Amino acid sequence: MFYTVGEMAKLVGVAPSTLRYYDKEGLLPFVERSKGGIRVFKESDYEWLKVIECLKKTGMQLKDIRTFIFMAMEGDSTIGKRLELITNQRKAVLRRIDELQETLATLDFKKWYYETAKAHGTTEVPKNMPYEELPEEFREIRKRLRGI
Amino acid sequence: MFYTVGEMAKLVGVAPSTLRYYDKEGLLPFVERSKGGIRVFKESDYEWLKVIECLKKTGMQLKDIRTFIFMAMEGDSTIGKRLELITNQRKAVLRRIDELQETLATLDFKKWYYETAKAHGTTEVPKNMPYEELPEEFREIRKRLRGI
DNA sequence: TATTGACTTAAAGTCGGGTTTAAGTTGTAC
DNA sequence: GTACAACTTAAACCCGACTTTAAGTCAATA
Repeated sequence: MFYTVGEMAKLVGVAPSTLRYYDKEGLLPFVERSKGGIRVFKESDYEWLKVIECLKKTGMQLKDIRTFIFMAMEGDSTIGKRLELITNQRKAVLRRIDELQETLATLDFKKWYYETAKAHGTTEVPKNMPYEELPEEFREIRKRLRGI
Repeated sequence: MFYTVGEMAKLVGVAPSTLRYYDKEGLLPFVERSKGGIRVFKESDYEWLKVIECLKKTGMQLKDIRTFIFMAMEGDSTIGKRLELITNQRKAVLRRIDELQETLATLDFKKWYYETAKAHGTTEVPKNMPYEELPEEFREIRKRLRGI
């Protein structure tokens, strides 16, 4: 079965202009053309687009996804490099999750801060609450955030 | 103690141009000027910049940070709105962490996939590995990823 | 007072990831 | 054979978050 750019865009849930843009950026070297120059997407191209979607979700940049696609098209000789790329991306995602966990702790504190402020009608209450009265989970974080 | 834009930039670890940009975008309504028009940062402004840094880490956009700053400067009457903003941002961070956990699972699978491919010299081995031989933690994910 | 380094502004440039526009072409249906 | 929707391209535009540039000003030191 074959698809036009508009049909395939619907299948993968992006705008046709996005697929044309990816093509222009060299991310779709596998897409063929009709005699008239119109893009003809095959079933297997859908799988490639899923690969792109997956790598994009990891936060990978288009130029790196392009590199990955070219390596994958080259075959087994590039397995080592592909593994390296995936490993690096995995590390980047782990780091990002860590950062966000830190950030979440800060937001939890701020949420408590404003809930307490709201209950008392003033930020003075959470701001000046003595260390002993402060919920335990916020004692450390308030030190870090002093004045914030 | 007072600081110029360059000094304060060093203190908070950003480029002076960044602070000027934030000022232009209205994020620094608290910064005063000398008679000659030069920005004069106070100690307390450092705390505001730390607030901005913190909110930025949560992924909040500059225009929303600006809104937050203005509300915070207005005083206790805006506590409810600030709580709402923080709560929404907290939810956004939770969603983002969830997405990244999903993504991490995919990358773990791909890592195993290429490690196995590397060990055998071909992607055919992990690609066609029978369900029974597949490590348990990857059985579900391979179904979702079939062909990827 | 003159120099010098750091400041000022507006405007333009950069980057990533697209979207929109304009002018023209393809392919299908009648 | 003509109409029409959907395709083609290059180029321009958009967004957020800056950075860079250019031309000019301030303020501390010699």
